[in-house]
Amino acid sequence: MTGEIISRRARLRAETTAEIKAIALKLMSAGGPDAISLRAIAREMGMTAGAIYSYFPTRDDLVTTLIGDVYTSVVEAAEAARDAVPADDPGGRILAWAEAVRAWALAGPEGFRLIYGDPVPGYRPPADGPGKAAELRACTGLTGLVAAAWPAAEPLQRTERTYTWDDFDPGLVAHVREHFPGLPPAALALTLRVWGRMHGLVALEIYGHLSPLVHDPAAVYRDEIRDLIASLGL
Amino acid sequence: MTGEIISRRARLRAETTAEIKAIALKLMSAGGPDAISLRAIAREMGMTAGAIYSYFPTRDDLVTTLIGDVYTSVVEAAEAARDAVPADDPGGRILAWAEAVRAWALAGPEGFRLIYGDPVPGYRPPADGPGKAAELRACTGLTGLVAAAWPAAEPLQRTERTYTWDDFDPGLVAHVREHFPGLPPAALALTLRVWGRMHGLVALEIYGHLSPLVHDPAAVYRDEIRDLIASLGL
DNA sequence: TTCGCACGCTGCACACCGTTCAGTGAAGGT
DNA sequence: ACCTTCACTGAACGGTGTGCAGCGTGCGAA
Repeated sequence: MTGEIISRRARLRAETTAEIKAIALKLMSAGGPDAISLRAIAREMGMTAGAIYSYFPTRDDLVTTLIGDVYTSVVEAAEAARDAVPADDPGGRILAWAEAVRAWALAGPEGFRLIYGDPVPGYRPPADGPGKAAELRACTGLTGLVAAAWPAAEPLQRTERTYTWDDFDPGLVAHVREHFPGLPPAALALTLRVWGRMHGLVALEIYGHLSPLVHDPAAVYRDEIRDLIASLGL
Repeated sequence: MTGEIISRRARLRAETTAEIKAIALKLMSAGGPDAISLRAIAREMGMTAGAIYSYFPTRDDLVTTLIGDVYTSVVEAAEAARDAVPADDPGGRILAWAEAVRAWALAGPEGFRLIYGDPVPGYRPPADGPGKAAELRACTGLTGLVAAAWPAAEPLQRTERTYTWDDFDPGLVAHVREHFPGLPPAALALTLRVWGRMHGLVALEIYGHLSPLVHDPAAVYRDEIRDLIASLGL
């Protein structure tokens, strides 16, 4: 009698997979992304290192899975912070998103390094997979913020280059055109710029370049985001 | 007779040190920052790994030295690009600086990762040293760009927080007040924001987050820098 | 010129790491 | 009851950074 209930084997397998990921995250938060060693995980679980290869074909695949999980969690946190601000305050929603991402990054720099840095020596993110999906979701969230500001922001855009949908990733374009019909390609370019602007100071701070120079990076960041909001005409 | 000429020992030592650094840079450009292994360097030089400990107390010290060298070289490249634009075109000088940094980063992403990312598992940049010196020089260069724009930019700044010199690193403050007397602390905060703004999109691109989404990151970056210049009132 | 010593270097050791693979034993389905 | 599947072990291979005893050469001083 199979099919109805999940087989015992499959359930145990799922539990073990979850335990591996949980321990990997614990080790990462304790010692940084490079503390994710198969041997350390196995040691913690009372297994040998080779056993993990029944669950992940290689360490990089484990890392890829972790990136997907972590990325999804931060996007959900940002979305929640955004939704806590009324929709008729697009500037406030942008600020909420930005502050949520920075707060998350500072609370656990390892996660930020995992997603936006070199998580592990020699690791290269795969073109697709859970990480890419989460990134698309993040972009969609940012596009929503830009879309709300677009009526005010459009007249202020004086780009020398005219963008077309062909300039962007088809998957992203499909997402955007479905969720925000009527939004022009130029707004997508603006979205990427907004992303970069939110990212820059946080990246510098997480990697230790900002804190030695200024005592209150939060204030600088807030000023920057306020300037960003103003530059959108809000 | 010592003192006049450098002793033979010291000269050989300097040559070997230079060779270690040169090979480390070569390996890095070939296989990324994590290819900087003492064993690989020694192999390339026909030595054993332990020998390098006569020149650098640990691998992290070698990396620190490399960071200093690479950081200095990119700052000099940016300064040269800036100086190729007449001083009465502050916006052009900002654009030149930004484009030079981006071009350098794309030409050798390993250098960018070395300075602004996790160069090596577990590496943490020391509080002082050649890297910090180069970073101060970079900040001074950026401050010069902001200082030139300050007359136009100051009226556009509406920060809610008022900055004082105490908010910043004393060394940086000393540098700035010596080179740009009369510049207020708020301009220093603006400098850091400009830094972050130049950094964000490049960091995303180098770590592979931007290129899959847009075919012409250069155009997006240029638009962003032009918007930055406009936000300074130029 | 000769002697002594400093120092660059070797070779080995240790403790880690990711990855592979033959073998084992228990659980599953038939 | 049988047989297959599969998670797991334990050993191995090649890689890494890092210490340390010892050796020989060449420098500098007597």
